[in-house]
Amino acid sequence: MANIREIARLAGVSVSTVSRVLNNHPYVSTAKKDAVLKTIEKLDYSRNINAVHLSQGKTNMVGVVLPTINHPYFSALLEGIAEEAMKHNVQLVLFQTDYNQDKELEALEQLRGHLIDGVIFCSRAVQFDLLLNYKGIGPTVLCEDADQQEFPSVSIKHVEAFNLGLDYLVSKGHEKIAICLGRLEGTNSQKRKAAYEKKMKVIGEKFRREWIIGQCLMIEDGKKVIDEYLEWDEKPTAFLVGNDQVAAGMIAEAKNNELTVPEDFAVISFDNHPISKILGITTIEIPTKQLGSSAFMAYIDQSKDIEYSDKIVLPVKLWERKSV
Amino acid sequence: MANIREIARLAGVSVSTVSRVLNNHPYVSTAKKDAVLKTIEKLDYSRNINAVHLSQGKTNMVGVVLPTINHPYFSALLEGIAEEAMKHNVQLVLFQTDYNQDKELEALEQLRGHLIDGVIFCSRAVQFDLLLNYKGIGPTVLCEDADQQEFPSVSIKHVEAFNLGLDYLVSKGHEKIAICLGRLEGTNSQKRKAAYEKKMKVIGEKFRREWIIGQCLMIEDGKKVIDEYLEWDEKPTAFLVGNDQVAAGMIAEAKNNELTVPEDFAVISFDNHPISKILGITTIEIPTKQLGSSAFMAYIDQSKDIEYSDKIVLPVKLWERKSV
DNA sequence: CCTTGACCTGAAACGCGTTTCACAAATTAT
DNA sequence: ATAATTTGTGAAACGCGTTTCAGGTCAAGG
Repeated sequence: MANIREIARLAGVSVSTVSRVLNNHPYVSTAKKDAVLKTIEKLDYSRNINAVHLSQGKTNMVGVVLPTINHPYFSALLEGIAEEAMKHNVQLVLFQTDYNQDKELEALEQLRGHLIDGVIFCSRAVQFDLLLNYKGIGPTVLCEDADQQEFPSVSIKHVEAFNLGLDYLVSKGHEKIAICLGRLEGTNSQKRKAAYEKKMKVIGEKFRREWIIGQCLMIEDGKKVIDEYLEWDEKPTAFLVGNDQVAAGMIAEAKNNELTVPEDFAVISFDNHPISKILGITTIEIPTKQLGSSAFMAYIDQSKDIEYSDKIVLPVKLWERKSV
Repeated sequence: MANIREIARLAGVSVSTVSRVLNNHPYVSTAKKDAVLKTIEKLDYSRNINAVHLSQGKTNMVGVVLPTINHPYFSALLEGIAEEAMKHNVQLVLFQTDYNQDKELEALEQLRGHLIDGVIFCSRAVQFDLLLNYKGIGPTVLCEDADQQEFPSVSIKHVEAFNLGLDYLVSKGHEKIAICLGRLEGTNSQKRKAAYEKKMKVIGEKFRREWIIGQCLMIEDGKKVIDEYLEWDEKPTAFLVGNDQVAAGMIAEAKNNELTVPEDFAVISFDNHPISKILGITTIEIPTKQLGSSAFMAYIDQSKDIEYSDKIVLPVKLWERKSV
């Protein structure tokens, strides 16, 4: 395929002039500009983007690290990022990691290698110290309720939101409360667990470790929760559930077992994704898509000023429906 | 940042040798290899991937074109692609187009520009002729029930699947059938419409244009369907719905209007995504994730042999549940 | 002792667009 | 009319890793 030098030769100009035409620089006479354009047309020329990237030292691409795409939370987050990226003419490179730490670091390595200009972590399993090694290479944004000031972060206040849910259940007369979390190893889950334990103490209720169910991520996991529930001798009267999907699965599975919500037990979850609305699930809204667009904006801000490191907190909102 | 020449200088070898070490070529003495490795370590060197891309003329990245990420169908498809891509060490670049034709073509332009080695279209709005202009530039895979042989394609047999749904409803005694489709302009919808019209004729039922409802994509659209249904003087006894999400929305909204499924009307949809299972929706399974992985495999096949252009058809399966 | 092939190494060319610098020509300002 | 800009253009350097080619060494085979 033709390159810029050939265009220059055929159009009878220098490569610099061709480059200027390509980039709409001023200071090119219309005569030469036309000649170049005509030649480009004739040879069906198209710029080699890799050469541009190499030359400019940047690619206008950012990496997005997420465990899985096929989950409403992450696909909403990703969509928020993608919409904002599009506005800024930035391309997204996906790193679906399934929480594999090496794959998470892979994104950072690609940042070092100039494949991408920055990285947005939608979630991560890798230790924070390891991230720190890559600080300063390029803008890095974390979608998490961060304790650190090294990287800009975007999230809701997880503990606060969790307490909101707990308090709501308590206000409705529930004291025997079980919780369903995602990855128990995750920092969020740790915080939520602590908040739960504390709250139980405050209301003078026994803290039952068995009432913390982990690995609740998808609709299907709701069945697992009900199975466990059925086994318990002592039953909770309410569940605080990490996300709408699981809550939906629980409610459906409850019905299969002739249990009704909220009569047999109440359910409140997080997200306020469409499914919670149609099933009448009381939920705490997490502005997932905005989280994504804010994350991208934080990336932009940091790319303008590498010192930038804000902690962006978006508000949550309780939607009272019929599951409590 | 250091480059390969500096490493070579400090290690006292040639750049070729450094390159060989970097690429694990044989024929490098251990002494020199160690020296290079040590120097790389010392300078904290990391390869400039853009230079590699430029030099190799390829990037090991493929573009994925889809209208929206935040929809179970597309995120499942994308996940299938992503998993397979990971196995092949290929990175994905996202093109979320919202069915904007220019953005779809943008992906092809990036292919021309060597940003990506190939393109997978999860869905498209752009005319086929326009795609044809880009044929031969690089592997291009279409996820659609294609009539053409120019590009490899991956899909289910849409008309057949649609007829399966129609026949099932008929076999259950339904004749007054309405259908809910996605983008009416899409080729799939056109085919389905034709199949619907034909089937109505076969069973001697009047073809009612009003009973074809378009723009049914998300859960929320289910409400719209029910609103229309309530307006109709003559009511259908069954709906064939383009995807589970809409069916779920319909069933929920039906309940809000004191209608019960399948008593007031039956519903059968497509996808067999988790939501259909928990809501007991009779559905025709589309192996969405496999569609994605097959699409990626077709990309790989075509990248090995540019002449490759198979039409891959995956089977569908009817899941009888309680909505018919 | 000679041939052959495996092993090792470096110089140079290649992929290709951008940008800086120097300089000339045409305007505008003084 | 002269100085100061603005406009227009090209040569050359730059970003950087890969690959080809030619040449050399050394051990095994005949």
